[in-house]
Amino acid sequence: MATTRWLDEREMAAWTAFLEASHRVFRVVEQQLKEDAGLSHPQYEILVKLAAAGDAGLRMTELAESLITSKSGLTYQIGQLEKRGLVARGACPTDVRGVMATLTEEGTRKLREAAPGHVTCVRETLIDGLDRAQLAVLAEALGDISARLREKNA
Amino acid sequence: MATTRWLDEREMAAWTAFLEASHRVFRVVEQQLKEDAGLSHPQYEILVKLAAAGDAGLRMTELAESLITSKSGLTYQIGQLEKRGLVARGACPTDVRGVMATLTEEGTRKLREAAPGHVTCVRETLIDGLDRAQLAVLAEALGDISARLREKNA
DNA sequence: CCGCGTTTCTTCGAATTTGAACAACATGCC
DNA sequence: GGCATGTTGTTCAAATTCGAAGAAACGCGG
Repeated sequence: MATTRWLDEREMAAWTAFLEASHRVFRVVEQQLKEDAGLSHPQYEILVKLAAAGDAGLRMTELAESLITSKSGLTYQIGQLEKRGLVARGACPTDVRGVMATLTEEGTRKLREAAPGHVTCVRETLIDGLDRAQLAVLAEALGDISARLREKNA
Repeated sequence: MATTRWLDEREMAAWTAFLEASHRVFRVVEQQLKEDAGLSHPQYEILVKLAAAGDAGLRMTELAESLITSKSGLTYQIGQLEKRGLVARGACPTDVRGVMATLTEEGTRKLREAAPGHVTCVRETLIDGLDRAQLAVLAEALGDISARLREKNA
């Protein structure tokens, strides 16, 4: 293998900033959700995705991919949310093996209850600390990175 | 509480991009390290921090804060790395309670062995997908965010 | 020099995550 | 139709994470 192209100062700064910001932001968000709504961030994200999916809900595999988590991990979390009555499992119309996860009434209520605090936290932690230009670059740059990885592992 | 300031399209795009990119990048990096070096990303980061700290090593608490992880979590990981001979625990000269974690010879070797693959992965996954300007903005914006959170939770 | 509030690290139990193995089913191709 | 191959969701064991609780030691104010 050719000699490694190490990161120069600029690149290293970007990587470590990305690393640290991710860790810190997620930690804060996790904390806020747990305290104010009794939800973990993964659980909150499940509710959001299901809410966006409407009454039909989403198949387990779709949901897992969309959340960038393992299928077994999702099975576990859906189980937890189902126990709490926030999510329901249903049959898939087009595939007997399929499982449709849907938001219950109470799940919808829970999400509505949790959303304001979460959004405020995201604002305070990340969004409001950036100006318009930074926000735009962040969205585009990281959006591209995401899209690339999404396709690569498709 | 006042009405929630929801995220507009631009802000939402930035947040979701940040979310997705973080998840995906970390997943890829984790995978690469595990396969090529038998290390988890947290473990690799420990080795890096200890290497940077030199022969004196670092105290557990310092290391934990620097890694943005819990003290108990660090105790566990240091235990794992110690078992494998990559890290050693030593007494702290200025505080009997203190524990200094240091890199062993073999830990240094392991890090040198793992670094090229890791850096290449970081490049392919994130750095090389960004241009100079994006890199600069990312470093500055996320650096500021990190610094703010670092002080807030000091 | 002593006591009391802090700090340091570890231990413990509970919750979560992952990949591998599995059983049931779908799909394409002959 | 019938088979080979790929998917789907779950279960399982193992690894990891966290916070609370605890034992020991620090250090400051009296």
